[in-house]
This record gives sequence, C-alpha cells and structure tokens, in this order.
Amino acid sequence: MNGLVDGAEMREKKKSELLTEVELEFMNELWALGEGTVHDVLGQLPNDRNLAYTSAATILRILEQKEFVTSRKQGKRHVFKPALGKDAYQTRSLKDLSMKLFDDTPASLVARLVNDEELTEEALGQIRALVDRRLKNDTG
Amino acid sequence: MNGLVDGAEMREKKKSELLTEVELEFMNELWALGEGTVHDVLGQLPNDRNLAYTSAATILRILEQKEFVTSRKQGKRHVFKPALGKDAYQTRSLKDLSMKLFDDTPASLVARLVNDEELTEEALGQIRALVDRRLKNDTG
DNA sequence: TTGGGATTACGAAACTCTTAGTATTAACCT
DNA sequence: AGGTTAATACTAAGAGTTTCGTAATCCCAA
Repeated sequence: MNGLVDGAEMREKKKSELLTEVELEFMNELWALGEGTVHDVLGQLPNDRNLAYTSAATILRILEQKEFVTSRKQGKRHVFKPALGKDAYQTRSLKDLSMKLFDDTPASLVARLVNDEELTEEALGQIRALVDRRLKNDTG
Repeated sequence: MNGLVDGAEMREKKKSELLTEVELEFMNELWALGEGTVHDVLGQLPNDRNLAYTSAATILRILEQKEFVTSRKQGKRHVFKPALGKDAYQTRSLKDLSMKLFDDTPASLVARLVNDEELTEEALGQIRALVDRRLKNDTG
C-alpha cells in the first residue's frame, strides 16, 4: 500500500534538509575546527559579529536537533561535531541549486559560472584541469 | 567621513537580494512565460500545487515590492514581467553559494560538481566544451 | 445599465528563523 | 564542602515567509 504519494506530500517530506543562513555560518566554523564547544565556535567568528553566548548555544542546540551535528559531553561542556562532511553538504547544495534554478542540468550551471566575466584565467585553468582529470579517470 | 564601514554594517546592506523559495518558484514560471498575469502563473504551476488565487497574487505583489518584477495594467489585470533575467539571477546565486560554501573559489565548486558520481559522461563532456570555448575566446 | 464573475488590495494567522534574557545546573578551587 | 564562574536549558520577542480570507473594484455581457 501507499505506492502512490502525491507531489504535495513529496514536498512535505523533502523539507528542510538545507541549512539556514546562520546555521551554515556555524557549520563552516565547525568544519574548519573539526569540532568545538560553544566558546570555540564563538571565538572563531569575525570580531564584528557580536553575538551573545546564549545565542550561539541556541544555534548549536538547533543544529543538533536537526541532526546536522552531534555532541558529546566533556566536563560540563558540550563538544559539537558535524554529523555530515562539508563535501557532502556542498554536493547537496549544488544539487538543490541545480534543480531549482538550472533545470537540473549541471552543464548549464557551469556555463553560467564560466561566463562570469570576473572569473580569472587561473580559475578557468583549474576548472579545466579538474574536468580533464575526471574524464581521464573514467575512461582509463 | 565614514570611510570606515564595519563588517556588521556591510552585512546589513547586502541583505535580501536573494529570492525566497516561493518567490523563486514564481520567477521560474515568469522566466518561462516571458510575462504573465496571476492567472497565467497559477496555471503554469504543477497540478498538485494547490495554491489559492489570492496567495499567488500576494506573492507577485511582494515580488514587485522587492523589485524583482514590474507590472503593467492590461484591462483590469496586472501583467507581471521579470525585472531581471534568469541569467543574471543565476550568476548572483552562484556567487552567493560560492562565497558561503566554497571559500569564494569557483574552481572548488566545480570540483565538487564533477566529483558527483551521478554526473553523466555526456554532462562532463559538455562542461569541458564550455570551458574550452571560454578559454579560446579569451586568448584568441 | 446593472449584475456577476474575476481581479486586486489589505490584513492577518501560522510558521520558521534569529537573537537574547533568565533561571538552573555543574565543575572547580580554595 | 561551599561559593564562584561558566555552561546549559528554557522561554520568548521580533522579523520574515507563506498562505489565504474578506472586502472593494472593475470589466463585460445580458
């Protein structure tokens, strides 16, 4: 039973696998640190980011609820660690963007990227090298 | 005076140049249509997207307030038209994602993309062709 | 010209996100 | 062991997003 799931339900299900703005900000620090306490993450943020200690703690608690991080207790503090790698999240984000804005065709995403005037020659070269390497590995 | 602008203020300024989820959904239909009324856009949405007429009208009104679309009056209806091309918004989104999740290095974004196992050989070939063409145009 | 149906304008409810205050708990040090 | 300090848990306010209802408006057809 239940072989039929309509699109509306699908949309419900797929909800919220993406980080919000502030959540991403925090995950970036955790990915850089490997792991860390509230204090650690707060210390990693830019100086002009005046965020209350309790606010940072709230964000990390929410990230744990959403299962983007796990925590263990060390003394009286919580040490938070990403539950998913930055690589994996990058892939997830790209898939999402590609789907929503590029008709699910990665090539058109790259097309837009390389047509950006501001892109340096060096970056272009790097990109080509990456693609070449991947193509070689597939056939070789 | 005011040669110094701290990061907090910068963050304020840059706010909200990105579409929300539903706004993007609507812009995609408008980009596909070229332009359209509330009725047109609503008719373009998937069948399982049961959205009230007034909801659609509200979204379009908001898009106009945010200057993502313009409107002209045709008879009693409003005809809405994107104020910015899909291309431009794609570029904007990619810049944003690159900045927030790829250390502002487009090459690493492409790296993640081409390392996706699900990417077809064909897509890879297309990507390489795009990069090659761009490199040729620059030097030639 | 006068309804009637479609369209718009306005407002608000429900929800999420971001931030932070208050109260409580827990470790540590003397 | 008890008090101080720092961390956590809980709660909530304010903003933005998404959705829709109600009321006003406007065109067209009969």
